[in-house]
Amino acid sequence: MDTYDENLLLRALPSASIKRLAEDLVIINTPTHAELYGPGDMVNRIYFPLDSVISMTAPLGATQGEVATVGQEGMIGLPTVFGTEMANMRFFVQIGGRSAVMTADRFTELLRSDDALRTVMLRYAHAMFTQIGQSVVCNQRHSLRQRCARWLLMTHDRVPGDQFHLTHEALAVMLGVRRAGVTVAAGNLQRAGLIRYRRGEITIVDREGLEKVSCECYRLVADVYDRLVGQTGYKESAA
Amino acid sequence: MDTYDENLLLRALPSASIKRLAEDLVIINTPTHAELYGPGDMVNRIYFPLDSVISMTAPLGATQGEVATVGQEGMIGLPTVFGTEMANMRFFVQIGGRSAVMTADRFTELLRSDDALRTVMLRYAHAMFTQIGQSVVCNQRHSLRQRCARWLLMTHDRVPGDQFHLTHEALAVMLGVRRAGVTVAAGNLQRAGLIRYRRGEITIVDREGLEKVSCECYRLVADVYDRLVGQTGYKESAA
DNA sequence: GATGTTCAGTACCATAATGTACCGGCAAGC
DNA sequence: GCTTGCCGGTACATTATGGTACTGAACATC
Repeated sequence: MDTYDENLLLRALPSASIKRLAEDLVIINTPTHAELYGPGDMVNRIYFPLDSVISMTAPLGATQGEVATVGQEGMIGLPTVFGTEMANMRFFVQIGGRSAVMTADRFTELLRSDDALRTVMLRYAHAMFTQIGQSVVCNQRHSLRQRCARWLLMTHDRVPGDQFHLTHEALAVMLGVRRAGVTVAAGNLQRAGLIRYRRGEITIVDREGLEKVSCECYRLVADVYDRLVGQTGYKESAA
Repeated sequence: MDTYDENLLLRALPSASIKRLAEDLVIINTPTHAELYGPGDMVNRIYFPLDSVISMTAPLGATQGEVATVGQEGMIGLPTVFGTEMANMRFFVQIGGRSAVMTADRFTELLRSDDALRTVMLRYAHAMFTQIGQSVVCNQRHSLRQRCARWLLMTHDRVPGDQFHLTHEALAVMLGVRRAGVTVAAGNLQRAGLIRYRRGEITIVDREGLEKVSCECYRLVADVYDRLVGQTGYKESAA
């Protein structure tokens, strides 16, 4: 069962629940750029990222704008938790990796019968809610430099190790700014010795320093996740 | 029972559910600027606005930034729906009016026993989710003029009549910009014959024109509410 | 080893919004 | 009727970011 422990939501479940889920969960590889579903699509699968990072974007004319990132701390498939079938947003793989997957139909059945599962998922919904809410004001008032630092921190939290693949171009799309703008902001962080960039590979060098130049939104949201997902009360007597 | 029909969520409930709720609901006056709860506060009451408008804001240093507005199409108390007790955001009355209120404890009991109530509330959560997600990208990419128009349209949808009380100052706080900026944007809309302003009293003159200068976000979110809240399938044989 | 592509770095001007300040009109209270 | 405070209108210099475009380095392919 330990395989699923990488995902914080699954880890928060009591062993009886995770045992039931495990019968239907399959671990698959979710490759970079794969689309899970888009607006209007039926949410037919539930994904629990293990070491992959998923971006959720909202339509914006012909383009997209990032609303939130999801990784090992969460899941993709909230519409199913809400009892609806259709996605209003687009979900795609930002950084490839493994995810535990099951069908939405089966998940719906389990939600109905498993109180603990429902509780954990709804607490997660509240955390996600807070994350997105904070992003509304963050995008509006914080500088590119601050938001850039925040995004890198959030992604760092969701991948194993200190290095991951991400071009300036991709980061620009996520932050909703020009590629050239990211080059300036990231170059700034690099000269300050906080990160290192090399042809699409970014390395987090000084995490604490990064947190200092990031806006308060990072810590605020991280703390909410700790409270709502990390301490669900369902995790059994861990050290 | 018809008193509660002003609120779309309550209206969407089957008569058995609304009858049970009605035993605990009380209609109160929620005066402008009253705070319902703030971050860290316990969510002890559930509010269904009838003709009032509530603002939900996230902390931003010493100040606040608006995340969403809630009116007759929704409710205040999603943390309770999510099974959590503490609010992560601040909720206060933007435009005073009446609201139907009940205790969170009683609401929790009803949620447990009433499937239809739970269904409607979760569908609402999804709609709210979409609204906030759209605002994330809206705040980032759309001009002050567009967002100003969007905000006025959303508020117009939530109040009776074409006129409501709102100073430039308050609107500036909501949009997260300077008061002077709102004066320019609103003056612009006024000269275009779309609205009329007079010492804190705003009148919507040309709703359709306003929708034209607003960003797509307005219609997109309005349609999601129609789909998720307006057509819950629980509304009985209305015309 | 030659070639094409991807990616980061940089520069330029245009523009939306900021910070700050001042002014004048309307309204309420004494 | 006068004062005081609130509210909207306007101005001006400053800054962050957008739009666009060009460059050279690193890498992949053949």
